[in-house]
Amino acid sequence: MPELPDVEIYRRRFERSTRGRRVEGVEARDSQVLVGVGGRRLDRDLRGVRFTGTQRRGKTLYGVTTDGPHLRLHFGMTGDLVVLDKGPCQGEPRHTRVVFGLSGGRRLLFVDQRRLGEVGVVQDVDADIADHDLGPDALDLAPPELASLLRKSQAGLKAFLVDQSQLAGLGNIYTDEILFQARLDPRTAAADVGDSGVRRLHRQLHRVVDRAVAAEADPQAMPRGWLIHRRDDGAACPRGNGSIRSFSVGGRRGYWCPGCQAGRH
DNA sequence: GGCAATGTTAGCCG
DNA sequence: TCGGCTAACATTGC
Repeated sequence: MPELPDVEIYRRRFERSTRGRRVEGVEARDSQVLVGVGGRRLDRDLRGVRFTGTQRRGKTLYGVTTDGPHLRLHFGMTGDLVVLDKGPCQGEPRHTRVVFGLSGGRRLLFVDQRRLGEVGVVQDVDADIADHDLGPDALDLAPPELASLLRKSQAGLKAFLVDQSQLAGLGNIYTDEILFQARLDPRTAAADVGDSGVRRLHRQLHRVVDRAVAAEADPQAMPRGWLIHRRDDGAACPRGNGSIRSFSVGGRRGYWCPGCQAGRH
């Protein structure tokens, strides 16, 4: 779930659900996901505050307060943000790790099956972004900046796109989709992507992310022609251009269509 | 039981 | 120094 589109959905959900409400208390059910704070301090730091907005950099979400500390959320592999209003049938889902109690009986839940997510508090959002060495948000990159980052890199294209210090937000699944839509070979060197390749990459990055957000990051609601429905070795290419193959990058499995993408840059 | 799964990061090697 | 690879983190489901 949590790549840039998912986190953007969470960001909007966070903003909508906290607007006009105060934090009445924070309950850490599982201190494993807490980073740099204990449960007591998390509660003490946030009790009584109103969030004035949100900020997202790549896959990291911040709940911003007037004078800090600000809430920092990272969703790992299985993190989710759930809003529960008071009323019947409002039981907490399994794997609820942290509960933010809001005024009016609303609860905001950090749910994370695998517990690789992180909940913490930071004094300064920009300093935190620097600490984590996050590059510009993937959606904030104009084509010339993208071109310049690509040219400076010595990495392969797929490795470049998932590197959060180059551009923040893309992960395994959406980089595969963007490369497929842009008809770029994931094996080419980032620096070898030509002008037309950069333009296609930029356009498809935005198109894929925008449509994924519009689909509420639910793959079922994404276009039929997308690779996301064919992440299987030997699956048929959605364009009828042969079969999908997998490859390995940085310990994960990537998928591509040699018929559409091989040799293209 | 084995394996893989949307992320991050430390350690190793070339 | 950089990039690529592996393992580890923790949990679940096929």
